[in-house]
Amino acid sequence: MEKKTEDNILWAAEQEFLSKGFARTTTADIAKLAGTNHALLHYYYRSKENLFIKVFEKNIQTIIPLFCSLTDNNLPLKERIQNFIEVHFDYIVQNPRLPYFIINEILSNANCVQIFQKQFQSIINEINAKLEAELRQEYETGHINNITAGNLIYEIISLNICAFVAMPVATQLLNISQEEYLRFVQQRKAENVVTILGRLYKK
Amino acid sequence: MEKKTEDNILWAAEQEFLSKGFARTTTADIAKLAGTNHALLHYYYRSKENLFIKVFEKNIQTIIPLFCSLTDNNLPLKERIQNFIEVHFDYIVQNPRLPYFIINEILSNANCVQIFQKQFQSIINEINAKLEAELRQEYETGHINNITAGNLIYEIISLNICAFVAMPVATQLLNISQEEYLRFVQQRKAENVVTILGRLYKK
DNA sequence: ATTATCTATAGATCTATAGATAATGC
DNA sequence: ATTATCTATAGATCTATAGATAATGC
Repeated sequence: MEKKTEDNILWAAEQEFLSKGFARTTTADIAKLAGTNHALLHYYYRSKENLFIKVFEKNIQTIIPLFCSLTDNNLPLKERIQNFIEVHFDYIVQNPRLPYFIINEILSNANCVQIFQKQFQSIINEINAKLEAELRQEYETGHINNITAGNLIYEIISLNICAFVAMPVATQLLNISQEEYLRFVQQRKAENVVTILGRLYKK
Repeated sequence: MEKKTEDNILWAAEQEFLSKGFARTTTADIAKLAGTNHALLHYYYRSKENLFIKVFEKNIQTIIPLFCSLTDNNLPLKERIQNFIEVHFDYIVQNPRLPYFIINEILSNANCVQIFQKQFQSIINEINAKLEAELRQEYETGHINNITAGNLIYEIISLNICAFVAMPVATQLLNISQEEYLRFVQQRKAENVVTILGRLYKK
């Protein structure tokens, strides 16, 4: 019922893995943060890898609904894209370590690749096909500039996530304060909308 | 004179650190790839950390000249920006692991932050100030849309590096072949120019 | 009876060095 | 003499488990 210790371990594992990645996290760190005995981690989750996979799967799943809104939504194309940029951006603001975490682990763990594929492949293909058809039609009727769905999604994600993947770098490099950084992040959202819509729509 | 073993170790360390990062690379791996005895790594470089710092510094230094071309160059603004996007892009094509490597290590090693700062801080501040003044003037004379130097540089770097940081992810996810991926990368260069110049210049 | 927790430690892995030996430079 | 290379191993760190003990559920 309570599952207090078990949950604490999972929570602590999430904190540690998300901030340091699999390789640099130790099971002792996790147990310490969970305020529990080291042996209990293995008692409940068998192995470090197993515990990690649980954390990875949980975090991957939360992203899917975001992408669905790109096609499953009654708004007109322009508003729908703007909405996606903003919702995706806000999600990353709430989960700033997630993009780096996913990239990092997919690059270093074959299991993560498979999990990612299994959960994403069909949904991404579907969204891509739908959006591709829509973009082509809008282009042929002269409403937007020519762009593929892949490139459009790519540009949105790039502009949105880089603030959180590379920005800790820039922040430390340029001695930017926490307040300045938050101000920068907030105006990036509007900037990204301007840049992407500017790419799509003739002025 | 020859320094063959010593150089081999440094070369191997660069391969290993760039592809796996500090934490997931072992000194035994490096020695094996260098085709030398494990003990020689410590004989020549004292410690793993020391060897890593050498690799990091070397790779950091090569980036600086790229950024200088953004202001130290006789081309008009538009061509200069286009040139920077293309040169920066090509550089990453030649060194695809570098962006991830730098981000990864800066996020996990305080020494790397300091090295980065020491080498970049003054030059970045100078370039930023110069470009900021130029952009402001161009905006006031009605030649470009309003944008800060920081945002402009940020958007160029984001669009350019994401193809190489996050794309291995997308490649594996979407089952894209090597050829398709290279084709995608090549057209991204022109795409990024279109997107950035579209952001700057009214049509 | 079953589940949860603890202590203690095995066993694997990794960095680093001591100390012996071989190769090279003057 | 100095530099380069090797073997062997110390010592640190980490994952994982065995086995004892305490807490809980029926």
